[in-house]
Amino acid sequence: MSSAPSIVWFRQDLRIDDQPALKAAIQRGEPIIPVYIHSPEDEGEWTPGGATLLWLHHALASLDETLRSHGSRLILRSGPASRILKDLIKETGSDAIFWNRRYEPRAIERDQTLKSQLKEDGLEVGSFNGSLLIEPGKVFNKSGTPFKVFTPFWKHCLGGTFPKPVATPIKDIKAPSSWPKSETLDAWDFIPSIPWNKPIEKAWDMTEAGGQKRLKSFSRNSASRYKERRDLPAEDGTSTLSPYLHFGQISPRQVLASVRGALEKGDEGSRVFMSEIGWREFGYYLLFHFPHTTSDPLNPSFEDFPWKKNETFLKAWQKGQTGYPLVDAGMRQLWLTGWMHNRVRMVVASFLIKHLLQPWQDGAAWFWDTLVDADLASNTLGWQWTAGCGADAAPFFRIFNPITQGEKFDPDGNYVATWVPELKEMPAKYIHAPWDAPAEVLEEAGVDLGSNYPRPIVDHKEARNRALKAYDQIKG
DNA sequence: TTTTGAGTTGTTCGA
DNA sequence: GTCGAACAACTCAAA
Repeated sequence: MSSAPSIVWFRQDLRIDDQPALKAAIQRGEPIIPVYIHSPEDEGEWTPGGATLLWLHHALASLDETLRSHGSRLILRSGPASRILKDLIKETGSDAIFWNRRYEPRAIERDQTLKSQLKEDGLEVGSFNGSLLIEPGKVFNKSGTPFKVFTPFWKHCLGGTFPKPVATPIKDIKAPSSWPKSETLDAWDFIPSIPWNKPIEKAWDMTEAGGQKRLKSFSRNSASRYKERRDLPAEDGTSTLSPYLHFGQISPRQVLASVRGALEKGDEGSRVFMSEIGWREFGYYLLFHFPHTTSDPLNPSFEDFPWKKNETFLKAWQKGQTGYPLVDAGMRQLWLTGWMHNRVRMVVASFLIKHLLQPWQDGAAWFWDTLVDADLASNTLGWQWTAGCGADAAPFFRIFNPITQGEKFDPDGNYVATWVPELKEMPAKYIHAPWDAPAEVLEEAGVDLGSNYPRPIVDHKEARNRALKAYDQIKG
């Protein structure tokens, strides 16, 4: 009888509930060594950004604490995962390893190689689906090719069955007789030296329990009104579950389970919300089938799009200094909190791409570095959708009007007033287009355009025409 | 193979 | 200010 320990390799599944890899290890009955490996070198150009590292710090600290409350703990190591794991196996004499799958191109490649090597070395290796409702490799349209349009994809998925959460008998987790060495979170230095983390830490409870709490309150109080409220950035109408989903502190199976009752009663808000979960699935699905889309457009004709690279424009956008209040509000919310409301994400992305003619890849890179929910699949899909070069149903070049979007979805101007304090005294009527306000209104509000708030860096109408012309160049 | 219907989130214009 | 129609006009998915 073996008493060699099992390794549970945590990655983007930083939770103990609905944790198939942990469950498998517990069921095996041997002592368990939970490990997290920080291996940015394995991620290619998509090394974790600052906001991601900050969240990761807290997520790992909290997972360690949870494990400790069950007599276990989390071992931290850094370096290339294959070397670290082989070292750890040697040190501990482990003969089994379990993990939940990741679905990004590089991670798939690495995990496959690793799996066959470990098996060759005689280890028992188990990998599980802990982060998706559907396996990307199993869904195709009737011609046997991958779906490229969301609606038929999701309809197809809804026609099948979705998995339910698995119970993880965490109380039965066994500690090894001695623990291998662990690095420390403090030494990893994920907390920035310039304290921009404070407001982010205040805004979020970055623990598994925090995610569960949010899921519960959302499904109880907000899901039914999701359809109406999700587009209003000044309200708390979205789920804000994205970072928890990204780090696997909650799973989509748990999300589905929490709204299942409402769905069965035909609740429209919950149905629309689930289709957003469907978009997350679709993002992973597309990334699986079209791995090059992290950096290249899915629609190859966009390779020739006449971008006009301009560092000044990019900087103004990043800093929230474009002179378009809704755009600036969104970019500043992102910078200060690590998160931006979904409606505003579309507006700022469209603005960067279409009004400023900057490559969508530059926007994707900025989001990657600043978002606490930065997720390769969702980020890629979102930016390509906005650029119009990805899986996209629109047969035309969609250009959001930042002024009308503001008037429509932030009619009282509360969102802008919150994040662009220079404009907080502006009457709602003019807050989305302060340059249209009469001089006395500006003065009354303490706004001096070009001085304490920028004039628009491009004219909307001109920028729109310029973008349409650029689009004409790649057609046909 | 060809055809048909339809596609997350819009914008502008003119009555 | 508001509302409906026109515009955009390509590609996917399924019959």
